[in-house]
Amino acid sequence: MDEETGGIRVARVCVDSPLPHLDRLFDYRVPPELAEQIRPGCRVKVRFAGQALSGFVIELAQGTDFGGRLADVAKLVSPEQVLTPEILRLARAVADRFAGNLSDVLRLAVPPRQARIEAEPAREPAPPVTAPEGEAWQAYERGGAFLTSLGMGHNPRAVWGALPGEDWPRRFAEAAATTAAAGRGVVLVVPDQRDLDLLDRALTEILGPDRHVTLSAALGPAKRYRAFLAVSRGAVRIVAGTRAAAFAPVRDLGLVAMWDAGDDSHAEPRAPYPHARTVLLTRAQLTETAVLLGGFTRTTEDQLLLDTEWARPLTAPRETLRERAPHIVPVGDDAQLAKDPQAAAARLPSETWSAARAALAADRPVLIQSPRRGYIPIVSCQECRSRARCPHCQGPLALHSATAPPQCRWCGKQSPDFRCPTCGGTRLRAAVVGAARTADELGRAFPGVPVRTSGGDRVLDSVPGGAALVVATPGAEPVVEGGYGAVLLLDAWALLTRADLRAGEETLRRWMAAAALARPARDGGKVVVVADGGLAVVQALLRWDPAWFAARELAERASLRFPPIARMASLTGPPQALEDLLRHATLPPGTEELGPVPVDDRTERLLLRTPRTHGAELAAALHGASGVRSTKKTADPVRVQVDPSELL
DNA sequence: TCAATCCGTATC
DNA sequence: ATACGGATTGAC
Repeated sequence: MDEETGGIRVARVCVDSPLPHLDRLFDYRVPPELAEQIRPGCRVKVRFAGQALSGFVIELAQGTDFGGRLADVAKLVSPEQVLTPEILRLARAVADRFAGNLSDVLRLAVPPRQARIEAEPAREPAPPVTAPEGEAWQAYERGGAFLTSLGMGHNPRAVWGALPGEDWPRRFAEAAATTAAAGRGVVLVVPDQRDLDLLDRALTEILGPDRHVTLSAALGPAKRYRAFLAVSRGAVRIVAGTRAAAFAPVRDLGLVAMWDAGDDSHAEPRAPYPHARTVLLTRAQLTETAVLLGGFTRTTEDQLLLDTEWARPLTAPRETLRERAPHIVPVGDDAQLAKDPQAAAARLPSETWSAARAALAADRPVLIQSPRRGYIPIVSCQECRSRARCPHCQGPLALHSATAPPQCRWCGKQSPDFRCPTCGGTRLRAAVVGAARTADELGRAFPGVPVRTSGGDRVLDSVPGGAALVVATPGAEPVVEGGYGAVLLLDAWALLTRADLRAGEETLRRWMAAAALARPARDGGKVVVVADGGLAVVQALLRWDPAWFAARELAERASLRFPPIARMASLTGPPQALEDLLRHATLPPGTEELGPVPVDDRTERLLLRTPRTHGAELAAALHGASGVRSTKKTADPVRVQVDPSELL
């Protein structure tokens, strides 16, 4: 009967394939036995090119434009509508923006199904949320107005520069609660599990129990899918999570927020490499929501949003800052060390010792930020200073303790009898001092004071308030009730000499994140940064002025024509493949080619640059050309990354 | 002239 | 991965 009334029942399916030329919908006949249950957004299995593939039903229709014979939908995996229209639109926009496939983005957006979890009884709808006290937001200019606006269901957009010592998880929870009390949903994205745990705790305190879920890969597949279902079924409308949570299908979304957008963890490492920040901002545009981008520092991208007046700044007045900020002093390293033999021996200028001593005397913990992990991660020959290498594989030698023989970081073999191949020397010296060695030295200098280390695979979330030495690598600094008495920022050069466009921005981000954990100056809080006080990044730290630094960075990016002022794409692959891809691509007029530069002996990397206004065309051209190439199975693949966060 | 085979290409 | 169509080849 369907045949007479305009065609058969058809499901239009996005098939799960990474091939760019298959980035379109395919029609399948809906067999009568599935017709009752199949819905847009359901997962299905279909026979595609001879194999069973999974896919999402994008829409149901009567009839097809396809000339050939339709295959049946092989199986309805589940009647659960896990892909909502809003997330479909978002995923399509993200795919277009990053020159990728819809199916690749859907794989990031919708977590893998867990049949057992679907069968569980549905979660009770979350109890209503009452608007919280938002007093603390008054410390920021327009902060109170921002919260009021959220409470009225409007869509304010803000870049928030958090004060040192700020309890940002609580402020985020207040913004979430205010939005929820107005009847709208919330998505909060943080860089890692540690921050998520902090935010989770604050949300429970502010909202009450059962009002929100956390969503992160660290939960494991079952818990993650359970939380996802609670959201997609509409039982919960407040989500806090790591980068994939930017796609959480929250109903009636009213606010998207991100903490510390400068953290690399927000960049998705799988194709098409979307940045969670871009996902959230795209979503805010498509769905019309409020936006809150918060951090102790301001990213260059944030600065552009402010300059174009897309968002407004939430910044504290100078007098509030003076009340809350620690006393921050720079200590030039080399010259000082030369004058101070005792300090030179331990590699720490005397100011750092006195700051630590004062804090410990007041029974307060001292945070030492040291950017290199390990004990002595790099050693060199004492005589000729050449890097000490493994005699077996030429890998770099490192020391893991004061007593253990040097060990290769590549093959793990020990070299108890080091002999320099250049000069024959047998003695080693530390080329780079790691956090573990620093902890060792400080522990000896302050006997009886506990030394705690945080970094690598042993990260501490928090430490108790009493006298202690806390040695942490950047990003692993434990929080402490009341704040640290002193914060020592060591080895600035290791951060600043990164051959990275974002080295300055990244250094300031890491310093401020650590310095923000210190007590206010009037409460004795002191930060010592071992770096040349003349550097702009050090100036920005001393004055606690991330806005000034972000404006400088943006101006520099503009003069270099780098993102976010220009749109760039990085192409990585064998040289012929890169040429081939460019031959098939109609790039927007005025697109520049930079490079290529060799990556390894088979691979080169080429950068393309185009004005930001032509970004969409650049992505479309690259996706199109990748599609033309991928139809030929002989073609070597080229990795396409739009605005990759690690540029050179 | 036709069938067997090869190759490239689309994949519902 | 596999199935199909068009081109190519070789036998009659």
